[in-house]
Amino acid sequence: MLRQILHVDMDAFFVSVEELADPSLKGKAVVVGADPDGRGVVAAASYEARKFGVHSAMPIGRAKKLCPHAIFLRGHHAKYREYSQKIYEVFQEFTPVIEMVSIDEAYLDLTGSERLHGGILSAADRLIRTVKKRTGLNCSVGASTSRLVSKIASDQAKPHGLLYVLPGCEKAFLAPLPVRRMPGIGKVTEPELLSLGIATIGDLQTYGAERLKKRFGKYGEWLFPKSMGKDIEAYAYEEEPKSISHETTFPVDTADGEELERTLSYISQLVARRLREHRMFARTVGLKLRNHRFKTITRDMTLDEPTHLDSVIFEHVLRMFNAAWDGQEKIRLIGVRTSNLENSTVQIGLFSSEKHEKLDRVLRAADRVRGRYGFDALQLARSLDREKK
DNA sequence: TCTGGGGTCCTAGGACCC
DNA sequence: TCTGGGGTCCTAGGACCC
Repeated sequence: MLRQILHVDMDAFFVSVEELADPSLKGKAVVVGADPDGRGVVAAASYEARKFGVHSAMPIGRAKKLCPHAIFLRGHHAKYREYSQKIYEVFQEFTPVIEMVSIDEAYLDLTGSERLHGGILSAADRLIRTVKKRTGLNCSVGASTSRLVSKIASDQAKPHGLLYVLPGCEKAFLAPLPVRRMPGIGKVTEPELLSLGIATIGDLQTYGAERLKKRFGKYGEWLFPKSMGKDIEAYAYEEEPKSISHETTFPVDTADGEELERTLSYISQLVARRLREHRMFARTVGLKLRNHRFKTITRDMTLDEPTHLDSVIFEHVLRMFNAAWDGQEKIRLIGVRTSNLENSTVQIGLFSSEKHEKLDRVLRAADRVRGRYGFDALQLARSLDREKK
């Protein structure tokens, strides 16, 4: 049976939500993102702002130069999540097979729902109208037999459009598009392909599976069927995370050892708490540093015993930090990553010592306090780390 | 222009084991 | 004395996505 896949993508999502709260923003250049005088990036730009070349992920300072008259907003993420939930509820009226890929984007599998919806095209049309009616927001939809083709189609349909690629027409639909439109081809691979004379997805199709594989290995093997519009990627079930991390960029680069250590301690606590929320333990703990020249290094350490304890994570991360940092270099970003995660059910009762078990209870109590009063309501004293040793 | 933060997946070399 | 091949795990770095 042919699959029937919709890809739904909200139009300028963050900006549109802001416009609902303040209709005077409509039709204006609006940029949601970091402080325009700081060192962040653009999260979303209105279509008016895009006319000036502003786009998401662009350094915010550059956006301000390109479009100085734009209205810069920091945004309201809790509100975006609320709207995302509303949209999800609309999707549920169409199919139970929904994969939210991000806050404003989803795949819906309507395979076999012909009788229910009277065809994918009318279902997609009704979906767009329902989302608009319930939330006031516009979305664009791509419809086809594959996730990849639907994704590219929704992109082509923007804004507020619907594009249906007929079964059998996938290859021809993709052929004229530049390779950069293909998800998975980024700013590094694009020039590499261009140097081979591959500019469009059609060029990828004619270049052939063999040569792509020879040149790009496993990636090439993946690329070819994609270029033909034949992706058979299945619905991705909610899975447990494979890593949990947190990182922060300082407002100004710093070589202040105490500040760096304090930040590391704080981030370790955030990460550890999220591990506990997921009821997971990490076997590998990592450090990330980025210096003032934007050079990034990472360090990893695998523990004998998985952990979700603030102190254990901090202790190892600090050790790696002291080995990696010369005490001079100005640091731009610092981060903590945990990976090699294991489910806590495996771990219950496996604490190596009573001390750990006691610490675990203390931390769970701390998490409850934080749940009520916010994370910063409670900072674990560094002395706790020292006592443990 | 001066580059966030949260992720996933892949590669490649070295250690170690059989 | 010099040298296999396969497999797994660990670490570092990088491309890419939203």
